[in-house]
Amino acid sequence: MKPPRVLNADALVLIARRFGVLAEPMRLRLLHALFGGEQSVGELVRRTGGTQANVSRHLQTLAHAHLLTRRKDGLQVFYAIADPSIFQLCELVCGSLEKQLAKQAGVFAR
Amino acid sequence: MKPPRVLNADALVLIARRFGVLAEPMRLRLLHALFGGEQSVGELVRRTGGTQANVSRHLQTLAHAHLLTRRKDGLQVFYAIADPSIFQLCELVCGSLEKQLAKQAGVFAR
DNA sequence: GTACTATATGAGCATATGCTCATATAAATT
DNA sequence: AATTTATATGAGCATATGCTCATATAGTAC
Repeated sequence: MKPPRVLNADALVLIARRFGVLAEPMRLRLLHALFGGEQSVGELVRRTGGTQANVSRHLQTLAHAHLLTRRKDGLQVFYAIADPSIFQLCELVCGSLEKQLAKQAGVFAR
Repeated sequence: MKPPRVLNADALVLIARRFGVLAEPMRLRLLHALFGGEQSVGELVRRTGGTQANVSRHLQTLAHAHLLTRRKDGLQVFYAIADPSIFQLCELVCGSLEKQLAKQAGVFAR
């Protein structure tokens, strides 16, 4: 259907970086926690069980990659998902992994 | 539409690993080179301009993640894309990055 | 068996990444 | 202004990752 994309070296570096941002469990945890909507850093610390410093760093990483937006209100900072393609991305990868694991499980099934 | 997935810690680690596999330009290069179909290691070395050792290692990483299949024929080994969700994944990320860059470019547009 | 070809892998180095502790900054409260 | 609260950040350590060189392995041809 669609013509396959032609990707130059620079594009591949950008794409790799984007995947790299998503390649940390804690960052996925944070994204997951934000699926329901905007949250403050403090709330995210509580939900994820991470340290304040670590959560703050990972949130910055996500924000710098433009995956999250940052909004300051008084003492608190609120982060929210900026790029809705994250949801589809998660669906796609989860689905693929599920299939893969199901297939592997099938090896032992009979 | 769809109920949001609930993800436990183990699932997040698996998902993060999958993203990690995709987080290297050379591996994306290899996947991209395989978009047209099965290729031998030697051909991939030529196409990507990488060293034989490095290409071989990255192909293994991709194969261990079940993103590529491996087929040996005589002296040569042929790799091919095993998981077609890779195509959609690439589309999704490329699309998202394009939008993002277009928006950033727009800052200077007028 | 010997020589040759294609691919894989061990070892070592360099760099990147994540985590923690302590401290800095910024805003609100008194 | 001093204190308290919420978030960010510098420094340092530990681990992971990628790359290269040299060598191992496996298959083919002679």
